Amino acid sequence: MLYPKGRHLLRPSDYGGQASYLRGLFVSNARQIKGGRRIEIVKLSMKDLYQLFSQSLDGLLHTYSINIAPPLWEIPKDKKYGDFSTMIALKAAPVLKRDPYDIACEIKSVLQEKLGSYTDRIDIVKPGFVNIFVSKKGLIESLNRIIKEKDDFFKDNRRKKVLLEFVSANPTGPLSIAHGRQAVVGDVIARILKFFGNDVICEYYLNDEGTQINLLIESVRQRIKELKGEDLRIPDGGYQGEYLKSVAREAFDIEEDKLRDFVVSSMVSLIKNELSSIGVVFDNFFSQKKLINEGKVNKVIETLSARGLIYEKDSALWFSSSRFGDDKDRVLKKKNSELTYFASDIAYHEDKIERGFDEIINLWGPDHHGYIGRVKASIKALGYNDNILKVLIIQLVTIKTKERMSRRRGTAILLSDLIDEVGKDAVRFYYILRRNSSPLEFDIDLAKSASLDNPLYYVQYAHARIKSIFAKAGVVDDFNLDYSQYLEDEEEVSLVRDILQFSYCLNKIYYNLEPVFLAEYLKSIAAEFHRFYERKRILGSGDDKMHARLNLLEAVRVVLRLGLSILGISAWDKM
RNA sequence: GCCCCCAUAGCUCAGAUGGAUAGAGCACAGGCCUCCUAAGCCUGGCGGGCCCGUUCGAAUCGGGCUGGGGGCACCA
Repeated sequence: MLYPKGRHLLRPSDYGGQASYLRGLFVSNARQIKGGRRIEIVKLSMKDLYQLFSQSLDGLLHTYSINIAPPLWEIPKDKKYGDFSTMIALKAAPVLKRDPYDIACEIKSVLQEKLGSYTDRIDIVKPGFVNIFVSKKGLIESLNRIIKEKDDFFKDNRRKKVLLEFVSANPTGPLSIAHGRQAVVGDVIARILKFFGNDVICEYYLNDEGTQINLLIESVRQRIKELKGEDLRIPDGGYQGEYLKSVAREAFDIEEDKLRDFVVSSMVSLIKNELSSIGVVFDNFFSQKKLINEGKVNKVIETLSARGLIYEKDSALWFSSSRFGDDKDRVLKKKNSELTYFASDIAYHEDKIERGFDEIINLWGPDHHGYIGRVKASIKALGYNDNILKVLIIQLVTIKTKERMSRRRGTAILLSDLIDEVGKDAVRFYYILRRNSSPLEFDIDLAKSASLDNPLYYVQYAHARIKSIFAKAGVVDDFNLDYSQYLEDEEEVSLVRDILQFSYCLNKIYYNLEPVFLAEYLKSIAAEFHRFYERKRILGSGDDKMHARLNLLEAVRVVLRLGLSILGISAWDKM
């Protein structure tokens, strides 16, 4: 059934693909992956258009690939293409073997009838574009709802249970700048998922067992010996970092059998502190050691064995992962009878699934790229659908700076250095300035500069300017919602369009899990506001006009503040 | 050798499932404060590595080439 009953006409689950639903003003898009067809509806206004398409174009939606897209992000100045534009006729034409122009005419007449006073006019252009011009009434209705409902206007109640695992760096020392990126991206994704009414658990997988930890402990032991005046002999591949000196001092009197736990927990609290200094907090630290001690790893090997998927070769235990799409089989238990990291990862993912999540999302570094196949293979081998797991690869981070930090030769730049250098907000903002899949070059000088080049300040400045106008106008939060003088100028209408696009933007992030879009959006709405500010006076523009414009700015402010808060960045009242 | 990613303006990057005139910022040149924060605004652009193909229509899809990056462990 393509159109389920109830308030929402389209939901993601109805398509087996991605779909989005925006309440209130506009937009939904849906993709039907099956059969290689996709359906997308991006719609304006008041749910009606939705209904409209689902009813009158039901046959088309079922049968053909349809694409109705708003050119909102590229509205030409002359508004030639309207507020929304649909290519449904173009898409349907080849399949129907009919002239797209004729189809467009039919669509137009249906739209006109159904949308009534919400549109000014509907144009048909060239091959078969249908362009819709929203009326002032339609825009004002939405604007007033935003002012009244604020954040709630954009919220949704999607009710999925999601497990988000990210960072998961070995607890052997301070976090790197790459971990920082994962932390911020993961945190922003968590915030957006929560904003849309999902139940999100942020989890950190703690490798508190194994080779690396052994090396860490040995390194600390050596530091303790150093304190006792003995020779320092850090083992091969051990940890040289100075931070272990202070750990060693604290661990000086700890008994040998408690040393391990002490060191690990002090590393974990080091990491927690670093994370919280950029506003990232995890709900859960999942211990690998505990997983092993509870026998879950051995149990999962037995399960696989019972399915005939385990065999012995060269005195090691192998998992036939290649039967489930992996490139080759993998070792679970080494010759020396140690379990591999992969073995516990299988158990970990089984545990995640058994905890009953609808979706499991992992953020991994690019070095784990080849790892996706085998983990998915193990999920399939255990009899689950591997679609439950989504893996996002977050690319590496490099540092660009003129000199300042390059003085610290010999030591890598750490997340904590970055935070010290540019501050929490700038770190967060700059980390999400690139797509997850693109390597990020962190420009420290730019992030630090309190100047016009800095896009973060540009956005925050817009918010501060609005607040400052309110302060001067003496307005608190008491907006009269009935303003006949709304939207008389081009600049005002243009601003409203940008505001309404926010819904679209949030959904785009939600389905793509790409926080970049939010930064891009905030920059563009800030630009639109600054332009407005320069061209139109607010205070002293006449009583009615002034109040109308204050309302408009309040809507902008709501969006800016909300956008920044989803990024975990403060919105200043003054700058 | 196999696999993945990338190639857009002088520089850093946007361009969501192919669409209607490819956008910003930086840099560079010039302009705008008796007036809500000039941390701002306005004006200035001969740009998709190369070659084929699919399509009414390609930066976007397919094939080939060139040039970068990453991954291919009984490591974690």
